[in-house]
Amino acid sequence: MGRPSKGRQRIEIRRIEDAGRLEVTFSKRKSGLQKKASELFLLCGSPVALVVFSPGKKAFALGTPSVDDVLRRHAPVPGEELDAKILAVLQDTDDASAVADRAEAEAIVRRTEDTRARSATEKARMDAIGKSVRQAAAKAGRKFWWEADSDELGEDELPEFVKVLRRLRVNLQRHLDSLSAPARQLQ
Amino acid sequence: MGRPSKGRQRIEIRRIEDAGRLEVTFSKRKSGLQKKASELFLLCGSPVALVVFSPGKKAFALGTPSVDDVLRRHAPVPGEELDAKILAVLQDTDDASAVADRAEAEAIVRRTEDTRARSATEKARMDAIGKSVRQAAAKAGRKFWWEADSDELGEDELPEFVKVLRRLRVNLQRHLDSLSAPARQLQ
DNA sequence: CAACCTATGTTTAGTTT
DNA sequence: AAAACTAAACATAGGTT
Repeated sequence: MGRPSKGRQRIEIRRIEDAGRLEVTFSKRKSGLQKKASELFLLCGSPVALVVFSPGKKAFALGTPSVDDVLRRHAPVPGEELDAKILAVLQDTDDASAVADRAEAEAIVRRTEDTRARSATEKARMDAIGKSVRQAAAKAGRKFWWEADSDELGEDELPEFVKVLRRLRVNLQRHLDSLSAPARQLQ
Repeated sequence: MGRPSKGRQRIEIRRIEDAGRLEVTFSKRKSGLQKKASELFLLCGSPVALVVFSPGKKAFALGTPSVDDVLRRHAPVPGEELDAKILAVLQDTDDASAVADRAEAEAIVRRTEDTRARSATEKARMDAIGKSVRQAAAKAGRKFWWEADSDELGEDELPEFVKVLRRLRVNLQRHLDSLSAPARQLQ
């Protein structure tokens, strides 16, 4: 009899036709990507956000560090992004019939800016996002959401994930640097 | 004399303290991550969006496939997402003072839904996003935006990247599958 | 400082349980 | 169908140019 296995075989990096083999490969390599991303964060303190669409069309939101962990330490910052986003969306039109609506919406945004409501609104929004993230993480019983690997997270939440990461980036680095005990970073 | 090199050494996966070593490691491993992401796409047809924040606080937008390439083949789909997002944002508040504004905004959204403006608006928005992506890609002289590795892309555009990827996902898979010549996928 | 080098640690293709 | 296994392919730490 020959060797017990031929071991790893070289393959060409092009579309795998066989569905079964593709799924196995996807699963293995997605795991590998997760691990690499987590190592990059742990080694270099570099937050990583990662979104993969599987062959089965499902979305996987991966990334480090744990959003759950981050949300416990950082109070959400009252943001301009929310309003800016609405404005940007509305300004992207050149369709005449939308102009009136645009002006109306801008007025809303401006009025909202003048109240303290924005801060409260923002906090509520962050809480809502944090809640869904925590639920997914808890369900998976993990500390990192890249481990949660969440089918739990609807596609609607993917862009929110990125926004969370973006918003927290600056403070995150500062806080990580201020953690004098390196071991803390693992938890 | 001893060996010419000790070869790869095992390291613990925890924060690298030495700044120089950290930078080298970050650079090497970010490249590795890019390569893995691109291979996952080429092997499995799985679009990957990847955002990394470097130790130097810069943002890198990586991912496959080329948004530039994708935008050339796919007409933007008139979307529900845009309105849904606005609604979701506005509904996330429990602040009483914002309720009137919310109702007003919802009315705007509903009215807009009744016109054909939405489609035109959406196209304009996609064009705007596509333009900035193309500019970054052209400047880098590459076909893949994960190769462009773009400092060129402002932080404001990162969430847009993810939205683009999301929106194009369904059509992308269909188009990739319809490309009978495997070699095409590389270009 | 980036590119290259070597040797070894790590990932994974194919197989088996 | 998921997990374990094997060995070859691949990635990369530390060093050199």
